[in-house]
Amino acid sequence: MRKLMTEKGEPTMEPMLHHRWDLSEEEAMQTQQTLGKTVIKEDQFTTIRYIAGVDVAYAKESDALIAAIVILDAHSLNVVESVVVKDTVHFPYIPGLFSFRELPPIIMAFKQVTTSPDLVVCDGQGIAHPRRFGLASHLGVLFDIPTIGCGKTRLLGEYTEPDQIRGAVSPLIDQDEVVGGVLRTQANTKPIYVSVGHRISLQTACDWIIKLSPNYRLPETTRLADQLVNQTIRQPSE
DNA sequence: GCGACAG
DNA sequence: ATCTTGTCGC
Repeated sequence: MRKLMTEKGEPTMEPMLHHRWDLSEEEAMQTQQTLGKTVIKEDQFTTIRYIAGVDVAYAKESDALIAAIVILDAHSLNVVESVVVKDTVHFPYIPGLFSFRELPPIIMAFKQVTTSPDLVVCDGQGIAHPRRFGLASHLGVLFDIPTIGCGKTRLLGEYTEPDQIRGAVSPLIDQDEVVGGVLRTQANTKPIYVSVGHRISLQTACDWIIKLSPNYRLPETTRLADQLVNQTIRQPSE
């Protein structure tokens, strides 16, 4: 007989693929070009029971990066697990090479997670990227897991403003290619930029983001992870 | 050369 | 992303 649930204290999330992180800008770009060829832009999963939300913030006071992962039950959206870790900065922020700065702490945090998510919603772009390999795609390929790129602002691409109603979406285009969707998660609020991370289609990605954003502009995954990261940086001062 | 530029 | 005050829009 086997257990139905993962037992606490038994980490299960490990990258399937590894590569160095102390790279030069040129090497980092080369890595993106190589790994970018392995991104899958179609649905490739069965049941999605748990969804992970990931967010990283820079704590100026300690010059460190704080990464938080929140695991939600895909049906109820209740939090089932959450993890926070602190790490040093290994790479500067360079538009287009964002993942080389934020993935190290994120990978470190995933090693503490005991509930394996079936989908990860990232705070950053997927293939809506110069080399079609943004943070969401990078994370998806390394862990070989479905991921969605969800940015609050645009990295690249042109589009026409989607209608002001919840669910409206317009294609995000770069070099005559649809690289994502500009999605209105809440009526009369700024849209968010959704793109394929790995092993999911743009349509399915948008459907999930809408389901995850019943009351706010940002999906609950991102909102909760962001909240956790901020309460960690802002230690109790009362 | 100039502007743009996920977090 | 972080740091900040006033200001604009619904």
